[in-house]
Amino acid sequence: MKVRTRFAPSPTGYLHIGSLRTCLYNYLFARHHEGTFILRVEDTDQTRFVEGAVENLLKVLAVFDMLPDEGPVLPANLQKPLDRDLTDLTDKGDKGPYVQSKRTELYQEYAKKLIDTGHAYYCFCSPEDLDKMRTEQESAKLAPMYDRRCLKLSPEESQAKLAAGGSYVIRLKMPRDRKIEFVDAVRGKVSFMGNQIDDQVLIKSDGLPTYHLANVVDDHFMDITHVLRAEEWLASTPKHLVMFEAFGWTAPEYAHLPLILNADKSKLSKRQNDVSVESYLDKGYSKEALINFVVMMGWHPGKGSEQEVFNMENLIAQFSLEGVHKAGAVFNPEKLDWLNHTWQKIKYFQKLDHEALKLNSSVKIDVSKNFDHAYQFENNDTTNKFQKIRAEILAELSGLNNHPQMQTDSEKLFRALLVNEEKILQNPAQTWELIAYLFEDSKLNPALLQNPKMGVDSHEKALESLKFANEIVNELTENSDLNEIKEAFMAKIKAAGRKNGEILWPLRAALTRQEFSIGAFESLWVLGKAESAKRLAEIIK
RNA sequence: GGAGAUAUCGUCUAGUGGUUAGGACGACAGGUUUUCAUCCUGUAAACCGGAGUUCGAUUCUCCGUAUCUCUACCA
Repeated sequence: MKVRTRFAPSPTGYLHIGSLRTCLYNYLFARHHEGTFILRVEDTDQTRFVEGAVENLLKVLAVFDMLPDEGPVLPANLQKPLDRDLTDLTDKGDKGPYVQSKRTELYQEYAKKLIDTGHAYYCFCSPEDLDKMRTEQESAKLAPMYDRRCLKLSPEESQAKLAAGGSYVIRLKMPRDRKIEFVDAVRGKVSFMGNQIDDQVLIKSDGLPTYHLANVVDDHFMDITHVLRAEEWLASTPKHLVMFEAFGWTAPEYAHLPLILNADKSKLSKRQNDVSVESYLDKGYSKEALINFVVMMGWHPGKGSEQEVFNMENLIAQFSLEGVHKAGAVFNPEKLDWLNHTWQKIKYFQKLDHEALKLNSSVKIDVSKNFDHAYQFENNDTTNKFQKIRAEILAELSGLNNHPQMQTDSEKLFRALLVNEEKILQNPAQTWELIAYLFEDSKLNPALLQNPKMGVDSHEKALESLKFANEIVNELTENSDLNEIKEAFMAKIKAAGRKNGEILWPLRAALTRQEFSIGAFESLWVLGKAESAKRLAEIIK
């Protein structure tokens, strides 16, 4: 049988990190088995409808390249948010509609069938009645459960109440005399006593179904073969199974996924963590890092594998339900940061490899185990061309393509980008903040010039060092490259019998005016001779 | 209260009836360096407890314990 999985979120605004993982596992499982991945929108709760949520969901899935094979499709040129009735949504696939609010009659019809066969019943209790019942049960230390008072109604009584037009719900009549057992693909055999499970509401008083009914009916009519969903659904699976049985349908295989947890091991929540996928995307986390991060919380390829970095292709090839864990996983932001950095490097060096090879097919590329690549060209000219390309890629990555600085002095910007490469790759979204001090005047805190560890323990000594440095700067040209600058300084410092730090520390501070920054040579190179001399002169006077 | 699930370094996890219980993140220390970072090297860090089965249990069974989830006309 062909595998069919579904991701069935309710459109309540943003995409939750946990939902992203559920979606991913369903997607991977379907792809691995060359099956079909379906998206179903579970919007049966009118009160929770959020404008724009469906559009947003589809957009985010597109970002992650996980658009469904079957499911709702956005109109080609959507101008305004979709209306509540979602009539503008079209369907891809022949088992639709894939939005539950458009399938109301179907659920009504099948709820009635359950009543006709004695598996469900009308209930006319008001919310107040139920509240009262529950508080009484709780104070009597009893498990809160519907007491079935409406089940005692005769068919005639029920019909009379219906005819009177009062509001009602339809409840599932759980079999109380037996065990409900099933085999969960990740947990093995699980069983529940029927008498522990409440008579779940199937149709609400507004005529719409609850999750439980809609879920069963849709999974059946959409021919879902495998349901991969979060562990929180485990306890309601017997309700679903009872319905499948009552309808005479074959239930899908269930796999209940471990929860993603807060640091205190409770279910991941927005009170304790940022849980919105969109917000991580906005903060500059890449889709590759997010996927890689989320997949590892709850799944491992097994076989003693020590692989940590996975792309979609690897995952599709390796994913299996046997590798899914039973226990929950604490959300660890540091690992996400590491993965983001790693993926940033991978993608960056992939681009560089491509460009390097284009420039010179015999370029020597050294790959280190931490994903860095080093390039060696045969001549300086090619190296310089390559550096330019490298800087352009960094600018693009940082979103600085259209920055004003690009117009006024792109060469300087490029130099600044090149010397900050490692840090940019950690968080490209913050590149400008990182390098702004090279383009804007800032006031120097004189204390910064001193550093006793470097032998600079007074302002006078610092000034003396700066004068020494200034003379070397004067001998540079505007075109001196990083190496020439470095060599000039090293030679003079050595010749004068001075220590590196004694000169370079005050120089760096004077040029950058920052506590932490790029080095003195890099600063000189980026700023250029004129700007450097000017910054020095301001201090030496 | 009831039901169910789960349990290996701080975290994500590998693994096994006999192993120096492996890797990654993080932490720490040292090295490189003109600062932060990077980079390199190294260190610390775990089988929830108790019985049973067994020559031998972290691994299998049972019982505890702890934690989590569910217990809505939400999903």
